Amino acid sequence: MTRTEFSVTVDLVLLTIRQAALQVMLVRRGIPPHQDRWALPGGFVLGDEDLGDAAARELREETGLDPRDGHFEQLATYGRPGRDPRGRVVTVAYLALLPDLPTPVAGSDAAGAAWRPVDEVRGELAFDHDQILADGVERARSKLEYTPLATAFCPPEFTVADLRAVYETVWRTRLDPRNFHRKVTSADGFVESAGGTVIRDRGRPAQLFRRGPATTLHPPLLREPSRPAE
Amino acid sequence: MTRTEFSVTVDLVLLTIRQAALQVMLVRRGIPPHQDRWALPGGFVLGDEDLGDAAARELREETGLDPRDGHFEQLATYGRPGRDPRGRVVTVAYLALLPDLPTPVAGSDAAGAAWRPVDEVRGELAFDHDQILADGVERARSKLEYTPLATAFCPPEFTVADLRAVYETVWRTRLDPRNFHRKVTSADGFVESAGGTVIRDRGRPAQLFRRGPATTLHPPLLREPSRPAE
DNA sequence: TCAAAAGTGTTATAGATACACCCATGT
DNA sequence: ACATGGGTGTATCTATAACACTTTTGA
Repeated sequence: MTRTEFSVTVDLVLLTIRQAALQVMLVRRGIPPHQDRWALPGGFVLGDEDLGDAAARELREETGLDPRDGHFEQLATYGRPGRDPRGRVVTVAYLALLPDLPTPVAGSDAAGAAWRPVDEVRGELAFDHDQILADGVERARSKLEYTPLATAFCPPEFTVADLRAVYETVWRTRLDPRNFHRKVTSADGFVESAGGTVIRDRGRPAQLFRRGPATTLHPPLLREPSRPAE
Repeated sequence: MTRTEFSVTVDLVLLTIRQAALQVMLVRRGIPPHQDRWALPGGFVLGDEDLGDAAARELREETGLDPRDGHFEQLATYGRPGRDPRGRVVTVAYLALLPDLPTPVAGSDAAGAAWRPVDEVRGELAFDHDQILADGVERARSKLEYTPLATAFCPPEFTVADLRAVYETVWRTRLDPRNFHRKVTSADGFVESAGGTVIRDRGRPAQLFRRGPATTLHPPLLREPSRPAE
């Protein structure tokens, strides 16, 4: 029985919404392989570390954030021979959905870290990171349908319009503000009132909400609406 | 930067429905660690093998089946330090949903391979395989809601009642045969007529169907029904 | 006063639920 | 004849889509 030795890394798909666009955190690689190309942040798993702990450590190093500031889950694992020229490297990708940070990227050890719109980096990434990013974006898109994770993109207190902007940005659609409002506020445990109101630009003040205790949405919010009969 | 060396394995959660129960393929371990305990089938990833290829190879070795005979997908990756006493072993788990094989397990190299009801093996498995199995079962349960994968548990031609039995077994519920029939036959691309009919036990002959081209179900079939007002 | 965003009300339609009822077979 | 499972029809209810309309602010 052949027991090949592998290196194991974690790579992070960190998604946020900035400037009305879905953006991903990338780092510019300072060393070969793929020197000077953009890549997902990541690193080797240490000797006594669980995979999720290694990913959480990388998240902290890159952004100063804790996994529980947003949403954090394992995405998938990639191990094609040849995906890394240094040898046999398997990477476990994690997906995080994060609020747009008011604080600058504090403890980042990667000077070249930057948020980039996901639509602008397609095809540009090192290793197989284009595929990993695409998988992460698709996971995020579909999770918005069945879970209240859209709130992970929002700060602790947010308006219904903020939440709608998340859906519209991630799904690249327009949603009816009036029906969306009703749906969100009536779905059990999706959001709960935070009490205050806020005026964003013009118009009537909007109520503030916090994320509710629900972990799944019943009924779901579907991307492809049940269209009228053809 | 510490670059710990890992071994990488694939483990398979092979699910099928036999004797009206959701069953999982297990092997009795012939060697330490965990000698004589039941475990998920699996093995080491070879030097020039992709992860999915390694899992497909194990599937073939255990059951003689090809991944496309049912449904096959990556489940999750487990790498807790200490999960394997032999050292640092990361395992990439794959989930397969398979029809009940009329053929005996042909080329199996594990003499102790057997189908076991998932409800009877909880807490009995080696390594962290109880967790992996639980994750696989939950993935299967939720995928039945939004995808037509229930057909993966069925032979190439099946009746609506066969398909309903899949849902009832996996979800541990009863579904109304009449409403289920309508739903399945009207959902676009879920099943298509295979032309023939078959008499199972008593009663009117049932039409035969094949799996249709759909990859997602719109609208979904939900486990938790929208209940009447309380 | 007006534009703009927040939020409510209303109607029409699709989907789900419950269940009465008919169909086609074996015994 | 009748038991059994297959399958259709239909009333009731819930959820969604579309959109008219009111509320509350800034300019």
